[in-house]
Amino acid sequence: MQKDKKQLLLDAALKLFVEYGFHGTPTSLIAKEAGVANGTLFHYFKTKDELIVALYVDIKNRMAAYVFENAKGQATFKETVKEQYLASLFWAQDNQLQYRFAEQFKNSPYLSQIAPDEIEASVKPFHDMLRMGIKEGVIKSQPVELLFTIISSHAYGINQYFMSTNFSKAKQHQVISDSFEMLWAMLT
Amino acid sequence: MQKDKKQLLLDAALKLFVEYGFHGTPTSLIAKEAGVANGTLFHYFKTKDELIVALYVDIKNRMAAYVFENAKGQATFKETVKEQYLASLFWAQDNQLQYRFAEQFKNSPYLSQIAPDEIEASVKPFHDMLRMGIKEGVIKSQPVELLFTIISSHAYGINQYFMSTNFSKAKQHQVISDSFEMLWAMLT
Amino acid sequence: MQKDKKQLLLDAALKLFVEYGFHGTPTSLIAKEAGVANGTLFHYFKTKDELIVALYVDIKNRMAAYVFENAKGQATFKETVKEQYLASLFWAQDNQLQYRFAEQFKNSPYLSQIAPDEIEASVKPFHDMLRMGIKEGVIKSQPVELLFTIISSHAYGINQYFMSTNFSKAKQHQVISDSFEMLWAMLT
Amino acid sequence: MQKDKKQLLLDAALKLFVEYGFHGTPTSLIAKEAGVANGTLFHYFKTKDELIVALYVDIKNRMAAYVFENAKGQATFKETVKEQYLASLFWAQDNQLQYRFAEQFKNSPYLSQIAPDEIEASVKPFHDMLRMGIKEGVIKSQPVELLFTIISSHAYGINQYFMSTNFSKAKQHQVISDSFEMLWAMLT
DNA sequence: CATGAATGAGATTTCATTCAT
DNA sequence: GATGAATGAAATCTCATTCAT
Repeated sequence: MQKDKKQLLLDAALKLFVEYGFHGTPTSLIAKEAGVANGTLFHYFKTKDELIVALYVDIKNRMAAYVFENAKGQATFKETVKEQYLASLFWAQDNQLQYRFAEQFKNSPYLSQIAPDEIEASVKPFHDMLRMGIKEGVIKSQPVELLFTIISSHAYGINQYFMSTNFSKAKQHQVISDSFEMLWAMLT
Repeated sequence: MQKDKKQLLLDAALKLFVEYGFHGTPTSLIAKEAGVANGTLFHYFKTKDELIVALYVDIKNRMAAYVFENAKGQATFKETVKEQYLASLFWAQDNQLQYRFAEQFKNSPYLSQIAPDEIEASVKPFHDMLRMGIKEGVIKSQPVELLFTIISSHAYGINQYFMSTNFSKAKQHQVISDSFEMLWAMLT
Repeated sequence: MQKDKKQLLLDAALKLFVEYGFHGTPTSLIAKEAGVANGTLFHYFKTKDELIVALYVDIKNRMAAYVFENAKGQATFKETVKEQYLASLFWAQDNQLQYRFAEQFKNSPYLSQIAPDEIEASVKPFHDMLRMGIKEGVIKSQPVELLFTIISSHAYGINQYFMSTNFSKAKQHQVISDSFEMLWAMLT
Repeated sequence: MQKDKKQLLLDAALKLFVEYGFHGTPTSLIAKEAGVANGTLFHYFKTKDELIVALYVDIKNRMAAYVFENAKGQATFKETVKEQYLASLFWAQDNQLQYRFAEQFKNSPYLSQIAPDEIEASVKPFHDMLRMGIKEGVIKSQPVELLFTIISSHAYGINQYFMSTNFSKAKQHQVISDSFEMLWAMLT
C-alpha cells in the first residue's frame, strides 16, 4: 500500500519549491512529480497558496514536535535551553529541504497568511521558558522577545555557515556545541 | 526638474516588491507606479530579472558605502567593529524598504544570479578586519566566516525585533548599543 | 420517510439553476445541496445536460397538467380560453422557480435538445382550440401560430410585470382578470 | 485601414454567443474568430463577463438610437407609438443576431450585472410617452409599467413568430402593421 | 444503489516582452 | 528615448464524469 496522495503532493511540492522557488514551480509540475493528476492537487488544496501555507504549517509542527521530544526532562535550565538549541540545529541538519523551505516562506508575502495568534502560540513555550530563567536569575533580565530573537538568529547564522562549508556531521556537532557556549556567554 | 525615469522605476519597484513580492508585482504595475509607460521599463532593464538584480546591487552598494563612511577612523579594533555594527543597524532603521527587499532577495532563487566572486568581494573587507582582530588576540580564534555570520545574524535578529515593536529612535539606539555589548561578550 | 434522491436532485438543481444559471451551477454543488454524493447524480442522469432537459420536461408536463385540469368543462369558447389563460398565470405565480427556469431554458442552446415534434405536440391542443374558435367565428381569422404566440407573450409580459412589483395575490388576480379582457379585445 | 480590434472582438463575440451560447463559447474562439491574439481580448475587456455586458450595453444603445431616430417628428400620439413599435420590429428584423443575443442576455444571470438605475433610465422615455397618452385620454388609464411590458411582450411575440416562419420582408411588414392595430385595440 | 477520490481536458486569465509609431 | 497596443506562452483552476470500493 502506497503513500497518501496528499502526502505525495506535499513531498513533491517541498522538493520543487526549494529548488525552483514558489513561483518557479507550476502546479502541473508538482502533480507530475507526485505522480498524480493535475486536478488531484486541487482536490486536496483549494489553491496553490493553500498548499504552500499547509506545507509550512506541517513543517513547523514537525520541527516543534521534534525539538520538544528531544529536549524534555533536563535537570537544569541551562541544560534545557542547550538541548532545545541543539535539537533545532540537528533537525535543520537532517531536514535541509524543510529548513530552507521555511526560511523562504518566512521571507515571503505568504507569511502574512499565517494568523498572528498562530505565530504567537508557536513561540509561547519558548518565551515562557525564558521568563522562568530570568525569574530564577540565571539569565540576563531583558525582554523575552529580544532574547528569543537573538537565540533564533544565532542558530540561523550557524545554519547559514554550514551551508557554505562541507563539514562532517561530527565537525558540525562540535561547532554547534561550541557556538552554544558562545551564545550562553552572551545571555548570562 | 524631475527624477530620472530609471530611478523612478527603481523606487517604484522597491516599494512594490516589498509589499507584494517579486512575483506578486507585474512589470506593468511598476511602470504605472513610476508614472511611465509599460515599454519604458524594458528600455532601462532588458528583463524583469535584470531589474531585480540591479535593484539589489544598488542597495547593497549604498549600504556598504554608508557603513564604511560612518565607521572609518576609529582608534581601536573594538571601536571599529562597534561602529560598523551600529552603522549597519542605523542604516536598516532608516531604510526599511531597502532592508526588507534585501532579505527577500537573499532568500530567493534570484540570489544565484549574483556571481559568487561578487559576493565574496563584498564580504572581504569584513573578513579581513576580523582576521586582524584574531591576529591581535582581541577576539576568539574562530573561522572568520563563522564570526561574520554570527555578527550578521545577530544584527538581523535585532532588526526583526524592532519590526515587531514600536520603539522610539532613542530607545532603538539604546537597544542597539546594549546588544553590541552582548555580542562582544560572545566574541571575546 | 424522506424524498426520493432523484427528486431531491431535481429540486436542488431547479433552485440553483434559477439562482446561478446552468453553467454557474456545478454538478458538485447540486449534489451537495441535495445532500447526496457527487457520483449519485450520475446514477440518475447520465449527463448534466440530461438532468437539465429532464427538469424542463418535468416542469412542462406539470404545468400542462395543471392548466388542463383547471380549465376543463367550461361552457363557452371564451370561458375555456380565459380559464386556460388564468390557470397559466396562477401556476406561474405559485411556481416562480419553475417558471423562471423554463424561461431560461427556452432562451438557451439546450432548447435544441428537445425534439421538434415534442414541442409540436405540446402546443397542438392549444392550436386546435384556437382553430375551433376561428371556425366558430368567435375570434379573428389569423394563423393560429400567430394567435398563440400573441397570447403566450401577453401572459409572459404580465408575469414580468409581477416580478417587478409587490402585489398581493388578490391584486394579482385582479390584474390578471383585467389583462385577459384587454387580450380578448385584441383577439376578437 | 481595418476595423478597430475592439470592434472585431465584439462582432466575433456576438456571432459566436448567439450560435453557441455564452458558456459554449470559449474566449480563445472569440479571439480566433476576430483574428487577434488571445491576450488582446483581455486587453480590451478585463474579463469575459465584462465583454458580455459591454456587448449588451452596446446593442441596447444602438437599438435605442435607431428607434428614436426613426420615430421622431410624428404628428399624433398614435403615430408616435406606432412608429416606435414598427422601428423596434424592423430593427430586430435587420439585426437578428443582436436581437437574439439581447434575449439570451435578459434571461441569464448576467442581467443582474446591469445596474437597476441604468435599466430604469433606458425605459424612462417610453414610460414618459405613455404617461402623456394617458393624460391626453388617448389610451387606457393603467400603470405605465404594465402598458410598456404588454407592448414589449407583444413585439417579442411577433418576433418569435417570424423566427418560426419564412415570410418575405413585405409579408413581415404586413403582419407587423396588422399586429399593431390589434395592439392598439387593446390599449384604447 | 451509493460514494467520493481521482481524473484530465479545457477554460479563463496573467504577464513579460516586443515593436511600430 | 518613449509609448502602449498587441502578443502568445504558460499558469492556475474548474468541473463533468468515471470507477473502485
